[in-house]
Amino acid sequence: MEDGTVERARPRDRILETAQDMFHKHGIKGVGIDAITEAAGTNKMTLYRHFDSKDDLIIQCLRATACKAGAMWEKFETEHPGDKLAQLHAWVRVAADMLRADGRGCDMANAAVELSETDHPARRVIKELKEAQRDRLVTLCRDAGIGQAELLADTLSLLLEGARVSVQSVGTEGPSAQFVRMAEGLIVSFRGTAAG
Amino acid sequence: MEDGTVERARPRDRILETAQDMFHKHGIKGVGIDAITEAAGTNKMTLYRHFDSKDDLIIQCLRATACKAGAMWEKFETEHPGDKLAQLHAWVRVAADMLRADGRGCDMANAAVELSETDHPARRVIKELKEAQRDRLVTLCRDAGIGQAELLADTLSLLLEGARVSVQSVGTEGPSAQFVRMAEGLIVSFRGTAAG
DNA sequence: TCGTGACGTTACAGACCGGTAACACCCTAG
DNA sequence: CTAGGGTGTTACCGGTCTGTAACGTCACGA
Repeated sequence: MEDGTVERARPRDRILETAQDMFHKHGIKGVGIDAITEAAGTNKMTLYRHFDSKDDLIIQCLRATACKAGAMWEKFETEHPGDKLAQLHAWVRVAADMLRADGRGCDMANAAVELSETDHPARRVIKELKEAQRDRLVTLCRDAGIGQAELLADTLSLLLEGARVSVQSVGTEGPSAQFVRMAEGLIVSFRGTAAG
Repeated sequence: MEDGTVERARPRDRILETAQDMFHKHGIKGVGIDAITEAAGTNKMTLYRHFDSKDDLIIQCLRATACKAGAMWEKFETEHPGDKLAQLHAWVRVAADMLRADGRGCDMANAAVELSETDHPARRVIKELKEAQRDRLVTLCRDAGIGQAELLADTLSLLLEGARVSVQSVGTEGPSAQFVRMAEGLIVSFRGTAAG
Protein backbone atom coordinates (compact mmCIF):
# COMPACT_ATOMS: atom_id res chain seq x y z
CA MET A 1 0.00 0.00 0.00
CA GLU A 2 2.47 2.61 1.08
CA ASP A 3 5.44 2.90 -1.24
CA GLY A 4 7.75 4.89 0.97
CA THR A 5 8.66 7.75 -1.31
CA VAL A 6 8.06 11.25 -0.05
CA GLU A 7 6.35 12.01 -3.33
CA ARG A 8 3.53 9.67 -2.43
CA ALA A 9 2.57 11.48 0.77
CA ARG A 10 -0.62 13.50 0.65
CA PRO A 11 -0.23 17.01 -0.71
CA ARG A 12 -1.06 18.57 2.64
CA ASP A 13 1.72 16.67 4.38
CA ARG A 14 4.19 17.41 1.61
CA ILE A 15 3.35 21.10 1.82
CA LEU A 16 3.71 21.14 5.60
CA GLU A 17 7.02 19.32 5.48
CA THR A 18 8.41 21.46 2.68
CA ALA A 19 7.23 24.69 4.26
CA GLN A 20 8.85 23.83 7.57
CA ASP A 21 12.13 23.17 5.82
CA MET A 22 12.06 26.29 3.69
CA PHE A 23 10.88 28.59 6.47
CA HIS A 24 13.66 27.22 8.61
CA LYS A 25 16.36 27.71 5.99
CA HIS A 26 15.30 30.95 4.34
CA GLY A 27 13.06 32.60 6.90
CA ILE A 28 9.36 33.22 6.73
CA LYS A 29 9.49 36.43 4.76
CA GLY A 30 12.24 35.03 2.62
CA VAL A 31 10.08 32.38 1.01
CA GLY A 32 6.91 32.73 -1.00
CA ILE A 33 3.90 30.53 -1.52
CA ASP A 34 4.89 29.76 -5.09
CA ALA A 35 8.33 28.54 -4.04
CA ILE A 36 6.83 26.26 -1.39
CA THR A 37 4.26 24.68 -3.67
CA GLU A 38 6.80 24.14 -6.41
CA ALA A 39 9.27 22.50 -4.02
CA ALA A 40 6.45 20.38 -2.61
CA GLY A 41 5.55 19.19 -6.10
CA THR A 42 2.09 20.70 -6.07
CA ASN A 43 0.41 24.01 -6.77
CA LYS A 44 -0.98 27.09 -5.15
CA MET A 45 -4.66 26.14 -5.32
CA THR A 46 -4.08 22.91 -3.46
CA LEU A 47 -2.21 24.77 -0.77
CA TYR A 48 -5.06 27.22 -0.29
CA ARG A 49 -7.55 24.36 -0.10
CA HIS A 50 -5.67 23.02 2.95
CA PHE A 51 -4.57 26.25 4.59
CA ASP A 52 -6.56 29.44 5.02
CA SER A 53 -3.63 31.75 4.37
CA LYS A 54 0.12 32.00 4.61
CA ASP A 55 -0.25 33.01 8.24
CA ASP A 56 -2.23 29.84 8.86
CA LEU A 57 0.48 27.80 7.17
CA ILE A 58 3.09 29.48 9.36
CA ILE A 59 1.18 28.56 12.50
CA GLN A 60 0.70 24.95 11.42
CA CYS A 61 4.42 24.72 10.65
CA LEU A 62 5.33 26.01 14.09
CA ARG A 63 3.02 23.49 15.73
CA ALA A 64 4.46 20.69 13.62
CA THR A 65 8.05 21.50 14.50
CA ALA A 66 7.12 21.78 18.17
CA CYS A 67 5.56 18.35 17.88
CA LYS A 68 8.79 16.94 16.45
CA ALA A 69 10.72 18.49 19.33
CA GLY A 70 8.28 16.84 21.70
CA ALA A 71 9.24 13.47 20.28
CA MET A 72 12.84 14.20 21.28
CA TRP A 73 11.78 14.53 24.90
CA GLU A 74 10.15 11.13 24.80
CA LYS A 75 13.43 9.77 23.53
CA PHE A 76 15.18 11.16 26.61
CA GLU A 77 12.80 9.17 28.81
CA THR A 78 13.15 5.94 26.86
CA GLU A 79 16.94 6.19 26.71
CA HIS A 80 17.38 7.08 30.37
CA PRO A 81 14.22 5.76 32.03
CA GLY A 82 13.75 7.33 35.43
CA ASP A 83 17.21 8.92 35.47
CA LYS A 84 16.24 12.58 35.26
CA LEU A 85 19.76 13.86 35.71
CA ALA A 86 20.96 11.78 32.79
CA GLN A 87 18.08 13.16 30.75
CA LEU A 88 19.19 16.68 31.61
CA HIS A 89 22.70 15.90 30.39
CA ALA A 90 21.18 14.37 27.26
CA TRP A 91 19.33 17.63 26.71
CA VAL A 92 22.63 19.50 26.85
CA ARG A 93 24.23 17.10 24.42
CA VAL A 94 21.38 17.28 21.93
CA ALA A 95 21.37 21.07 22.17
CA ALA A 96 25.08 21.19 21.45
CA ASP A 97 24.65 18.89 18.48
CA MET A 98 22.02 21.20 17.05
CA LEU A 99 24.36 24.15 17.45
CA ARG A 100 27.08 22.42 15.50
CA ALA A 101 24.91 20.92 12.82
CA ASP A 102 22.19 23.41 12.14
CA GLY A 103 23.45 26.95 11.58
CA ARG A 104 19.97 28.40 11.77
CA GLY A 105 18.32 28.96 15.11
CA CYS A 106 15.03 28.00 16.69
CA ASP A 107 12.11 28.33 14.31
CA MET A 108 9.89 29.91 16.95
CA ALA A 109 12.48 32.47 17.99
CA ASN A 110 13.29 33.28 14.38
CA ALA A 111 9.60 33.70 13.65
CA ALA A 112 9.23 36.03 16.62
CA VAL A 113 12.04 38.16 15.21
CA GLU A 114 10.61 38.24 11.71
CA LEU A 115 6.97 38.76 12.64
CA SER A 116 7.40 42.03 14.48
CA GLU A 117 3.74 43.02 14.28
CA THR A 118 2.54 42.69 17.87
CA ASP A 119 -0.88 41.43 16.81
CA HIS A 120 0.33 38.80 14.39
CA PRO A 121 -1.68 35.59 14.91
CA ALA A 122 1.49 33.51 15.09
CA ARG A 123 2.78 35.41 18.11
CA ARG A 124 0.39 33.89 20.62
CA VAL A 125 1.22 30.44 19.26
CA ILE A 126 4.92 31.14 19.62
CA LYS A 127 4.42 32.26 23.20
CA GLU A 128 2.29 29.25 23.99
CA LEU A 129 4.78 26.76 22.56
CA LYS A 130 7.77 28.45 24.17
CA GLU A 131 6.08 28.42 27.55
CA ALA A 132 5.32 24.72 27.20
CA GLN A 133 8.95 24.16 26.28
CA ARG A 134 10.06 26.06 29.38
CA ASP A 135 7.71 24.09 31.62
CA ARG A 136 9.18 20.82 30.41
CA LEU A 137 12.71 21.93 31.20
CA VAL A 138 11.72 23.26 34.62
CA THR A 139 10.02 19.98 35.43
CA LEU A 140 13.05 18.02 34.30
CA CYS A 141 15.36 20.14 36.47
CA ARG A 142 13.08 19.80 39.46
CA ASP A 143 12.75 16.04 39.01
CA ALA A 144 16.52 15.85 38.71
CA GLY A 145 16.73 17.15 42.25
CA ILE A 146 17.88 20.67 41.50
CA GLY A 147 16.95 23.11 44.23
CA GLN A 148 16.40 26.26 42.21
CA ALA A 149 14.93 24.38 39.28
CA GLU A 150 13.23 27.39 37.66
CA LEU A 151 16.37 29.47 37.75
CA LEU A 152 18.54 26.73 36.25
CA ALA A 153 15.96 25.97 33.58
CA ASP A 154 15.64 29.63 32.65
CA THR A 155 19.40 30.07 32.58
CA LEU A 156 19.87 27.06 30.35
CA SER A 157 17.02 28.26 28.13
CA LEU A 158 18.54 31.67 27.65
CA LEU A 159 21.97 30.18 27.11
CA LEU A 160 20.69 27.91 24.34
CA GLU A 161 18.54 30.62 22.81
CA GLY A 162 21.54 32.94 22.80
CA ALA A 163 23.80 30.29 21.36
CA ARG A 164 21.39 29.56 18.51
CA VAL A 165 21.26 33.24 17.67
CA SER A 166 24.99 33.67 18.04
CA VAL A 167 25.59 30.90 15.54
CA GLN A 168 23.70 32.92 12.98
CA SER A 169 25.69 36.07 13.70
CA VAL A 170 29.24 34.84 14.12
CA GLY A 171 29.14 31.15 13.27
CA THR A 172 29.85 28.00 15.22
CA GLU A 173 33.35 29.12 16.26
CA GLY A 174 32.01 31.99 18.33
CA PRO A 175 30.82 32.02 21.95
CA SER A 176 28.40 29.16 21.26
CA ALA A 177 31.37 26.79 20.94
CA GLN A 178 31.61 26.81 24.73
CA PHE A 179 27.96 25.94 25.25
CA VAL A 180 28.53 22.50 26.73
CA ARG A 181 31.14 23.77 29.16
CA MET A 182 28.81 26.55 30.29
CA ALA A 183 25.77 24.34 30.65
CA GLU A 184 27.57 21.56 32.47
CA GLY A 185 29.21 24.10 34.75
CA LEU A 186 25.84 25.54 35.61
CA ILE A 187 24.37 22.12 36.38
CA VAL A 188 27.27 21.30 38.67
CA SER A 189 26.96 24.67 40.34
CA PHE A 190 23.22 24.29 40.90
CA ARG A 191 23.57 20.75 42.17
CA GLY A 192 26.07 22.05 44.69
CA THR A 193 23.61 24.52 46.12
CA ALA A 194 20.69 22.16 45.85
CA ALA A 195 18.57 21.78 48.92
CA GLY A 196 16.48 18.69 48.40
CA MET B 1 22.68 79.14 12.65
CA GLU B 2 21.46 75.78 13.78
CA ASP B 3 17.82 75.77 14.78
CA GLY B 4 17.74 72.57 16.76
CA THR B 5 14.86 70.76 15.10
CA VAL B 6 15.44 67.29 13.76
CA GLU B 7 13.87 68.44 10.53
CA ARG B 8 16.88 70.63 9.86
CA ALA B 9 19.41 67.81 9.87
CA ARG B 10 20.84 66.85 6.49
CA PRO B 11 18.73 64.38 4.53
CA ARG B 12 21.37 61.67 4.77
CA ASP B 13 21.41 61.87 8.55
CA ARG B 14 17.64 61.94 8.77
CA ILE B 15 17.41 58.89 6.54
CA LEU B 16 20.02 57.01 8.58
CA GLU B 17 18.34 57.86 11.86
CA THR B 18 14.86 57.00 10.61
CA ALA B 19 15.99 53.78 8.98
CA GLN B 20 17.70 52.63 12.16
CA ASP B 21 14.52 53.24 14.11
CA MET B 22 12.22 51.58 11.61
CA PHE B 23 14.46 48.59 10.96
CA HIS B 24 14.68 48.10 14.69
CA LYS B 25 10.94 48.29 15.26
CA HIS B 26 9.58 46.51 12.21
CA GLY B 27 12.49 44.45 10.96
CA ILE B 28 14.50 44.87 7.80
CA LYS B 29 12.17 43.03 5.49
CA GLY B 30 9.20 44.59 7.18
CA VAL B 31 10.03 48.10 6.06
CA GLY B 32 10.34 49.46 2.55
CA ILE B 33 12.33 52.29 1.07
CA ASP B 34 9.22 54.36 0.48
CA ALA B 35 8.18 54.12 4.13
CA ILE B 36 11.64 55.18 5.28
CA THR B 37 11.91 58.18 3.00
CA GLU B 38 8.40 59.34 3.87
CA ALA B 39 9.07 59.06 7.61
CA ALA B 40 12.37 60.87 7.12
CA GLY B 41 10.62 63.70 5.34
CA THR B 42 12.43 63.18 2.05
CA ASN B 43 12.10 61.07 -1.08
CA LYS B 44 13.41 58.00 -2.76
CA MET B 45 15.78 59.73 -5.18
CA THR B 46 17.61 61.50 -2.38
CA LEU B 47 18.02 58.22 -0.55
CA TYR B 48 19.52 56.55 -3.59
CA ARG B 49 21.89 59.47 -4.08
CA HIS B 50 23.34 58.80 -0.61
CA PHE B 51 23.13 55.02 -0.49
CA ASP B 52 23.90 52.56 -3.25
CA SER B 53 21.06 50.22 -2.39
CA LYS B 54 18.87 49.03 0.44
CA ASP B 55 21.60 46.59 1.38
CA ASP B 56 24.04 49.46 1.63
CA LEU B 57 21.59 51.35 3.82
CA ILE B 58 21.23 48.30 6.05
CA ILE B 59 24.97 48.07 6.49
CA GLN B 60 25.34 51.77 7.28
CA CYS B 61 22.52 51.46 9.82
CA LEU B 62 24.23 48.54 11.54
CA ARG B 63 27.49 50.47 11.72
CA ALA B 64 25.70 53.50 13.11
CA THR B 65 23.95 51.56 15.85
CA ALA B 66 27.20 49.83 16.74
CA CYS B 67 28.77 53.27 17.01
CA LYS B 68 26.06 54.37 19.42
CA ALA B 69 26.65 51.24 21.50
CA GLY B 70 30.32 52.13 21.56
CA ALA B 71 29.48 55.45 23.16
CA MET B 72 27.86 53.51 26.00
CA TRP B 73 31.14 51.79 26.73
CA GLU B 74 32.89 55.13 27.04
CA LYS B 75 30.23 56.09 29.55
CA PHE B 76 31.15 53.06 31.66
CA GLU B 77 34.72 54.31 31.81
CA THR B 78 33.82 57.89 32.67
CA GLU B 79 31.33 56.85 35.35
CA HIS B 80 33.61 54.27 36.97
CA PRO B 81 37.11 55.39 35.96
CA GLY B 82 39.56 52.60 36.46
CA ASP B 83 37.11 50.39 38.35
CA LYS B 84 36.65 47.60 35.83
CA LEU B 85 34.54 45.45 38.10
CA ALA B 86 32.09 48.31 38.61
CA GLN B 87 32.02 48.75 34.85
CA LEU B 88 31.13 45.09 34.46
CA HIS B 89 28.25 45.48 36.88
CA ALA B 90 27.19 48.61 35.00
CA TRP B 91 27.14 46.52 31.83
CA VAL B 92 24.77 44.07 33.52
CA ARG B 93 22.51 46.86 34.70
CA VAL B 94 22.36 48.55 31.31
CA ALA B 95 21.63 45.20 29.65
CA ALA B 96 18.79 44.56 32.07
CA ASP B 97 17.37 48.01 31.42
CA MET B 98 17.35 47.31 27.70
CA LEU B 99 15.51 44.05 28.29
CA ARG B 100 12.79 45.79 30.25
CA ALA B 101 12.46 48.84 28.04
CA ASP B 102 13.02 47.64 24.52
CA GLY B 103 10.97 44.61 23.57
CA ARG B 104 12.90 44.12 20.36
CA GLY B 105 16.29 42.50 20.40
CA CYS B 106 19.75 43.34 19.12
CA ASP B 107 19.67 44.86 15.66
CA MET B 108 22.64 42.81 14.51
CA ALA B 109 21.22 39.54 15.74
CA ASN B 110 17.81 40.32 14.29
CA ALA B 111 19.43 41.19 10.99
CA ALA B 112 21.33 37.91 11.02
CA VAL B 113 18.04 36.08 11.47
CA GLU B 114 16.28 38.00 8.73
CA LEU B 115 19.08 37.96 6.17
CA SER B 116 19.43 34.22 5.85
CA GLU B 117 21.27 34.32 2.53
CA THR B 118 24.78 33.20 3.47
CA ASP B 119 26.38 35.57 0.99
CA HIS B 120 24.45 38.66 1.98
CA PRO B 121 26.85 41.63 2.21
CA ALA B 122 25.55 42.57 5.65
CA ARG B 123 26.55 39.25 7.15
CA ARG B 124 30.28 39.96 7.22
CA VAL B 125 29.58 43.33 8.81
CA ILE B 126 27.40 41.70 11.45
CA LYS B 127 30.13 39.20 12.20
CA GLU B 128 32.78 41.91 12.36
CA LEU B 129 30.76 44.09 14.72
CA LYS B 130 29.71 41.20 16.93
CA GLU B 131 33.30 40.06 17.26
CA ALA B 132 34.41 43.56 18.23
CA GLN B 133 31.63 43.62 20.79
CA ARG B 134 32.81 40.30 22.19
CA ASP B 135 36.41 41.49 22.38
CA ARG B 136 35.38 44.49 24.42
CA LEU B 137 33.55 42.34 26.95
CA VAL B 138 36.41 39.86 27.18
CA THR B 139 38.85 42.69 27.80
CA LEU B 140 36.59 44.15 30.46
CA CYS B 141 36.31 40.80 32.24
CA ARG B 142 40.03 40.26 32.07
CA ASP B 143 40.81 43.74 33.36
CA ALA B 144 38.30 43.14 36.15
CA GLY B 145 40.54 40.35 37.36
CA ILE B 146 38.44 37.42 36.22
CA GLY B 147 40.48 34.29 35.64
CA GLN B 148 38.54 32.65 32.85
CA ALA B 149 37.67 35.98 31.25
CA GLU B 150 36.80 34.57 27.84
CA LEU B 151 34.44 32.00 29.26
CA LEU B 152 32.63 34.52 31.47
CA ALA B 153 32.38 37.03 28.65
CA ASP B 154 31.00 34.41 26.27
CA THR B 155 28.53 33.17 28.85
CA LEU B 156 27.29 36.66 29.57
CA SER B 157 27.08 37.34 25.84
CA LEU B 158 24.96 34.28 25.18
CA LEU B 159 22.81 35.01 28.21
CA LEU B 160 22.05 38.52 26.99
CA GLU B 161 21.57 37.43 23.41
CA GLY B 162 19.18 34.76 24.57
CA ALA B 163 17.32 37.15 26.84
CA ARG B 164 16.84 39.66 24.04
CA VAL B 165 15.41 36.93 21.83
CA SER B 166 13.28 35.50 24.63
CA VAL B 167 11.70 38.89 25.20
CA GLN B 168 10.48 38.81 21.63
CA SER B 169 9.04 35.30 22.00
CA VAL B 170 7.44 35.31 25.44
CA GLY B 171 7.76 38.87 26.70
CA THR B 172 9.56 40.49 29.61
CA GLU B 173 7.92 38.24 32.20
CA GLY B 174 9.61 35.12 30.83
CA PRO B 175 13.07 33.72 31.60
CA SER B 176 14.71 37.05 30.78
CA ALA B 177 13.21 38.51 33.96
CA GLN B 178 15.93 36.68 35.90
CA PHE B 179 18.76 38.05 33.80
CA VAL B 180 20.34 40.19 36.53
CA ARG B 181 20.28 37.35 39.03
CA MET B 182 21.89 35.01 36.50
CA ALA B 183 24.56 37.44 35.43
CA GLU B 184 25.49 38.54 38.92
CA GLY B 185 25.59 34.93 40.05
CA LEU B 186 27.96 34.10 37.23
CA ILE B 187 30.26 37.00 38.05
CA VAL B 188 30.40 35.94 41.70
CA SER B 189 31.04 32.38 40.67
CA PHE B 190 33.85 33.33 38.30
CA ARG B 191 35.43 35.69 40.81
CA GLY B 192 35.50 32.81 43.26
CA THR B 193 37.51 30.62 40.90
CA ALA B 194 39.65 33.49 39.68
CA ALA B 195 43.36 32.87 39.66
CA GLY B 196 44.89 36.33 39.38
C1' DT C 1 24.59 87.35 -12.38
C1' DC C 2 25.21 83.00 -13.30
C1' DG C 3 25.84 78.27 -12.62
C1' DT C 4 26.49 74.44 -9.94
C1' DG C 5 25.17 71.04 -6.91
C1' DA C 6 21.90 69.26 -3.57
C1' DC C 7 17.29 68.23 -3.21
C1' DG C 8 12.30 67.35 -4.55
C1' DT C 9 8.54 65.47 -7.77
C1' DT C 10 6.46 62.48 -10.90
C1' DA C 11 6.35 58.66 -13.45
C1' DC C 12 7.74 54.38 -14.54
C1' DA C 13 10.04 49.66 -15.13
C1' DG C 14 10.22 44.97 -13.82
C1' DA C 15 9.72 41.78 -10.54
C1' DC C 16 7.44 39.50 -6.83
C1' DC C 17 3.83 38.87 -3.52
C1' DG C 18 -0.65 36.65 -1.50
C1' DG C 19 -4.86 35.12 -3.00
C1' DT C 20 -8.85 33.80 -6.28
C1' DA C 21 -11.70 32.14 -10.41
C1' DA C 22 -12.70 28.85 -13.76
C1' DC C 23 -12.05 24.73 -15.67
C1' DA C 24 -10.01 20.08 -16.72
C1' DC C 25 -8.62 15.76 -14.85
C1' DC C 26 -8.52 11.28 -12.49
C1' DC C 27 -9.32 7.96 -9.03
C1' DT C 28 -12.46 5.73 -6.34
C1' DA C 29 -16.88 4.58 -4.03
C1' DG C 30 -21.38 3.49 -4.84
C1' DC D 1 -21.33 3.28 -15.29
C1' DT D 2 -21.55 7.29 -12.76
C1' DA D 3 -21.08 10.87 -9.49
C1' DG D 4 -18.14 13.42 -6.67
C1' DG D 5 -14.18 14.85 -4.18
C1' DG D 6 -9.34 15.77 -4.33
C1' DT D 7 -6.10 17.52 -7.37
C1' DG D 8 -3.67 20.04 -11.24
C1' DT D 9 -3.49 23.98 -14.71
C1' DT D 10 -3.85 28.50 -16.38
C1' DA D 11 -4.82 32.98 -15.98
C1' DC D 12 -5.61 36.75 -13.47
C1' DC D 13 -6.22 40.65 -9.68
C1' DG D 14 -4.44 44.25 -6.94
C1' DG D 15 -0.84 45.47 -4.32
C1' DT D 16 4.05 46.17 -2.97
C1' DC D 17 8.81 46.05 -3.64
C1' DT D 18 13.63 47.97 -5.26
C1' DG D 19 15.60 50.90 -8.33
C1' DT D 20 15.84 54.42 -12.27
C1' DA D 21 14.83 58.35 -15.60
C1' DA D 22 13.74 62.90 -16.50
C1' DC D 23 12.78 67.13 -15.07
C1' DG D 24 11.96 71.07 -11.83
C1' DT D 25 13.42 73.91 -7.88
C1' DC D 26 16.17 76.41 -4.80
C1' DA D 27 20.12 78.20 -2.29
C1' DC D 28 24.62 79.58 -2.25
C1' DG D 29 29.08 81.03 -3.81
C1' DA D 30 32.26 82.88 -7.32
